[in-house]
Amino acid sequence: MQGMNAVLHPTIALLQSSSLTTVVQQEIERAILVGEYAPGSKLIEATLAFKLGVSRGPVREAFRMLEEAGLVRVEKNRGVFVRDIPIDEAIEIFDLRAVMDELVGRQLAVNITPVQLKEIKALVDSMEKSVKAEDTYNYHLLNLKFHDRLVEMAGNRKLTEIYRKLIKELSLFRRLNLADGWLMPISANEHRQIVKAIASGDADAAGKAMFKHVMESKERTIDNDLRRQARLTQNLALASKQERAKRGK
Amino acid sequence: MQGMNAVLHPTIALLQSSSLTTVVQQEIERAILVGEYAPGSKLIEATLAFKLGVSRGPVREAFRMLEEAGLVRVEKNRGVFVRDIPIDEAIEIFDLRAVMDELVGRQLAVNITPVQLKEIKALVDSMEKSVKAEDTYNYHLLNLKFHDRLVEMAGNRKLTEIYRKLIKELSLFRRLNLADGWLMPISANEHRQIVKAIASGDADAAGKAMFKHVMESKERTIDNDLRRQARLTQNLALASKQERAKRGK
DNA sequence: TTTTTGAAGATTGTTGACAATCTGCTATTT
DNA sequence: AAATAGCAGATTGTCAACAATCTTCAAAAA
Repeated sequence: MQGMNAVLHPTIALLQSSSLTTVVQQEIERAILVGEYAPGSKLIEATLAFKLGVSRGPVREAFRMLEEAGLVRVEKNRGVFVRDIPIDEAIEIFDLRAVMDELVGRQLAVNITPVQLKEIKALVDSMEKSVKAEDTYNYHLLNLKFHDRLVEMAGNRKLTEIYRKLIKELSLFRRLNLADGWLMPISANEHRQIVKAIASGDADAAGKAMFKHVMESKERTIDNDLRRQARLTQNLALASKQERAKRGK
Repeated sequence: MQGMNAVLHPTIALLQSSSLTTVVQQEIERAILVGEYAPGSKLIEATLAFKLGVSRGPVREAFRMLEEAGLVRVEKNRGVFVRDIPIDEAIEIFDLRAVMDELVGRQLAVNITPVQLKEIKALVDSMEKSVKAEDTYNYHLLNLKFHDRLVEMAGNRKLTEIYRKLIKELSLFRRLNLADGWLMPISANEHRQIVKAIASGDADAAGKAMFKHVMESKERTIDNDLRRQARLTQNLALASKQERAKRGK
């Protein structure tokens, strides 16, 4: 047996690594991220346990993991709720992401391989196709993929881990604009600039391009939120006006 | 009762916020961070539960939180272990911290208040006293405090949260040099430079001073680790030589 | 009408029990 | 002697029951 290294059967590896808790955690996380449970909504232990066919123990453990991951909020004796990221926090995340992505750009300008460069160029190509097809959803997915791959390629695992955590939290900022139609071309163009700067090997330029891109997404997100807020208060004013009319009729 | 805002008795507030799980989590975290449980050592559910006077449930939940926080590693069916941060990961953390602290420096150069400035100047003064007194332990504590306060003052809660997480993980890199005597004056001087740059209101300078300081701590840590490694292999060689001599006697 | 009180039901917090798995040791085999 | 098998004890994984707390809603009081 000396020096032997087992090649595990995938099913066995799966069984060895995943306890009920981790499976439950992944499933709830997935459901939260795709929006099956909206921000603010309550997650009931017993219900989830029943749905997943397990007891409450693993569900509670999964809740603790999700709490630490920033996806749910736990109130003692009152329950756990899908977290709702306020605009302030979204802004903070963007500012943090900006400096992280700046680092990514600097690293890649120096270290990226030809194969990797080809891959991200292909992603940008696909995004431009989505722009032409006005397929905002696909553009959104490709955009996530593009940034995730860049961060991963930078080769700092801690950075990747935290970047992903931030992206997950950001997806709970529901007023997030999943690519407003007319902004897609701008965002897509910024991506081209980023790739160009990385390919040129200029660390400063690549870092700045990344930083600027994130800060401009931030501005777009804030603008979008303000518009949404305005619409909301307008609707509210309208509703109360109708209410008054009804009473006074 | 309208518009009334309760002023809670501290004990009541405590009981409302802290479940057994959170208390257990905090206690284990404390013990890990002060080194009561060394990196690599195993944490046994039943033992901890008994020590803390609770059942295994809360301990398991606390483990899940600590896992997500990066302080322990969980192996299914085998147990949970205090995490041991390898040098590669420590380096990654330093690189990440560097850009985060750069952001902190830039923000503070623009936003710091006179009162805050006074506070961090006082911290630097205390550190210089510790240098003169050759009190490395106190210097270490003040150093942690100094950086933590700076990050907190920068006013980005997400940044603060992640910065603290990273610092905790870094403390599990046991080869960390808690201030080698002869390096203290250098580190202390860097702190003076940082405060000066922040006070001057020059964002670029403050950012660069912070970045450089972290990168230089990184270098000091790596050097220290290399020396330690060298000593270790030397001792190992010595031991095996003695072993051979013993056998051949 | 508005506020307060007081159950009944729902939900979370904690525990102890049992099942599944792993670890270390001894006996057995090669 | 070295490798293997198998067993007892230790430890983790999961569950179901009970206790504590909260929520809801209807009845009583102001």
